[in-house]
Amino acid sequence: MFEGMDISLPLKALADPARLRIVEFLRRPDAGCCTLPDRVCACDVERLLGLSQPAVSHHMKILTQAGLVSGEKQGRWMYYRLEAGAFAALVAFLNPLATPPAPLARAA
Amino acid sequence: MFEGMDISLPLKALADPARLRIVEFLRRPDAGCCTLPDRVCACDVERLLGLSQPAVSHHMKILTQAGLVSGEKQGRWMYYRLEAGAFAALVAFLNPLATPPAPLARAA
DNA sequence: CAAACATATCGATAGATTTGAATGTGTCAA
DNA sequence: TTGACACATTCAAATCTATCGATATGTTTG
Repeated sequence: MFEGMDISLPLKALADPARLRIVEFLRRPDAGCCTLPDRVCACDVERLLGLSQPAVSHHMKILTQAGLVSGEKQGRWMYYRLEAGAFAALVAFLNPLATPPAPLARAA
Repeated sequence: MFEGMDISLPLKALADPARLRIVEFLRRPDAGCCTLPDRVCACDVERLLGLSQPAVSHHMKILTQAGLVSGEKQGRWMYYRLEAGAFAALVAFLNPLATPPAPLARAA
C-alpha cells in the first residue's frame, strides 16, 4: 500500500509556508466578505493573508492538484474547501511511521 | 497549538522523493551488511537505494534536522533510526484537517 | 605511521520553485 | 455594449534545492 502512490504531491504541496498558512486559514477562516461557513473565496485568502493575487492562484492550483483542496466557481468568485479525505490519506501514510517498528518484522 | 511550530521542517523534509524512499527504507530495511534490527547504517542507504554518498549524507542531515531521524556514530559507521515522535507530531497536526470542520465553530 | 574506509563538507552547476508585473478570460452591473 | 471586477495565465527574475566531483575529517587495520 502507498507504494506508487502520489503521497509526494500533497507532501510537497504542504511543504511551503504560504500554502501551510492557506490550509490553516481554510480550516478556520477568521472573517471575510464572501466567506461562507464551509467555503472561502480566493479574495479572502489574498486579503487576509497578505498574498498577491497571482500567488494565491498559483498556490491554490498546487493545493488542488494535490487533492488537498477543491475549488468551485460561483459567478466570478472561486470558493475553496479543504478535502478531508486527502488529509486522512496522509495521516494513514504517516501513522505507521509514528509507531515504533515491530522488532520481529525482519524475520526472513 | 502548532502556531509557531516547526511543522514546516518535517514537511519539507518529506517532500522529496529520495528522502521519502529513505524513510520507507528505514522503516523496513530489506537486508544489509551492517543493518541492525532497529538501525540502518548510511552505507546501506547508499547501496540499496542507489544514491551517491554525498546525497545520502545531505538527505540524512535534512531528515535529522527535521527531527524525523536520529543518527548515532559508531566507529566509522553512522547508524540512523526513525524518530516516531516526530511522525506522531505530524499526525497530530494533520488529524484535525482530516475531519470535516465543525459547522458551528464560527459562532461569534 | 600508512593505507583503506565511512562519512561529512565544499564548490559548482542544473533544475525546480516562488514571486510579481503584465496580460488574458470570463462574469456581473449599468 | 462598456466598464468594473475576480481570477487564471504567462513571462522573467530571484531564490532555493538536489546533485556530483573533489576534498577533508576521523576511524580502523596492517
